[in-house]
Amino acid sequence: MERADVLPLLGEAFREHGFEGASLSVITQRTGLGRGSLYHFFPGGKAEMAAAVLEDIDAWFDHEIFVPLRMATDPRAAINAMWEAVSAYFQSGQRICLVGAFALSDTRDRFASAVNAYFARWIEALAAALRRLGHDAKYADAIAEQVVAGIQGAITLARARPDAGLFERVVTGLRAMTEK
Amino acid sequence: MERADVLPLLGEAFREHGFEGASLSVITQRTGLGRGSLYHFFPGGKAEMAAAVLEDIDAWFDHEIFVPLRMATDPRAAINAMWEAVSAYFQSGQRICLVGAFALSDTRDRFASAVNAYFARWIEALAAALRRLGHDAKYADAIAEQVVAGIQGAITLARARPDAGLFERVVTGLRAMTEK
DNA sequence: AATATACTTTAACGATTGGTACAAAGAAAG
DNA sequence: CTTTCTTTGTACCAATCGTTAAAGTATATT
Repeated sequence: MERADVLPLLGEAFREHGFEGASLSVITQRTGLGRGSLYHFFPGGKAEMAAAVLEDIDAWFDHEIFVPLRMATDPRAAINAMWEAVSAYFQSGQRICLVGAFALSDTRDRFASAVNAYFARWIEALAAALRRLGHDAKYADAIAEQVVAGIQGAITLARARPDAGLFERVVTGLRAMTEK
Repeated sequence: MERADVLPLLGEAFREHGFEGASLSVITQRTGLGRGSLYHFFPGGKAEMAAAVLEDIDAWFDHEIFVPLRMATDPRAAINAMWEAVSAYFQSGQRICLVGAFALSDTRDRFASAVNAYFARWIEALAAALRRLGHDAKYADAIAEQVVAGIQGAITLARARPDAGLFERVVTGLRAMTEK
């Protein structure tokens, strides 16, 4: 088991229990690794584990969503791909956004720059795609912010209410804003 | 110091540290009450404190926002009042929504019905006002869901990014959806 | 076969957790 | 002043927290 293989498991542990709630007992159980192994891979303890997970998530979004939004020759296709990825990644609201959850918790300060960078890059990448779709810069910025916020809200609401269709309904509404 | 006076202080403690993170040390310090007093008022411990806070929040929203939305003779005025209240209550995104934060954490299951009821009533009340504004029922339901989700997302994003104007920008966009 | 390095196991550390017991103190009523 | 009930301060509990250290087992290199 390599360090990189542990990150997704760590991610799920933090998603389920939060940073404080994910005790070493939970983490060892969830990853199958003993305390010794964990501290071998992450000498900095829980803080380093969470930082590594955030980095891993960031890299995934960058590669799968942000770069395509900024670079793709077809911005419309990139935006469609984003919506597919969002539904798949967050499992229609069943799976929370760890970065968003950290933003709401008091762990926010500890990972402030990573949390900010994640959302900043998402909004900027989406705005770039919207501009290339023909929207003027000001409108593109506003819509991008609105949409990224809306996704976070959809996750919150989907977790709050036992309504299987809620997430996709809200996302569909947001998606309409990114079409032209 | 009466039990009712402690609830807002408890609320802030939970907002700042979350349910798990708000240790009794934090709570005693934040409320100025010793363990003895706290367990006198809330024999059920932290769980009862959090439940009481949720009930308190729910009552406030019901009285200040939900009932006006459902009952007011002038739905437009009630909706405007809602937006004023939202900005003031969440302090332009500086103050998080405890119910939303609980929804994202693993404490969700513990307070599932309270969390669900809060959002269900908000959406339903807003939809009722929108219907009385002349929107058809289906559209009103969709917009209400979209808007309540958007508010939660705006809070998340505002906490994630050091941008003082972000919350109000997103809220202004949402507000436009509730006008006709 | 000998050595170095990577990883795991296990046990323990001091600190802090949520919760309890109980007596002292305060307030209200007679 | 006495009695009764409510509110608080303090000491204490077992359990768990994140972290560390030591000893052990693999695996690879020479």
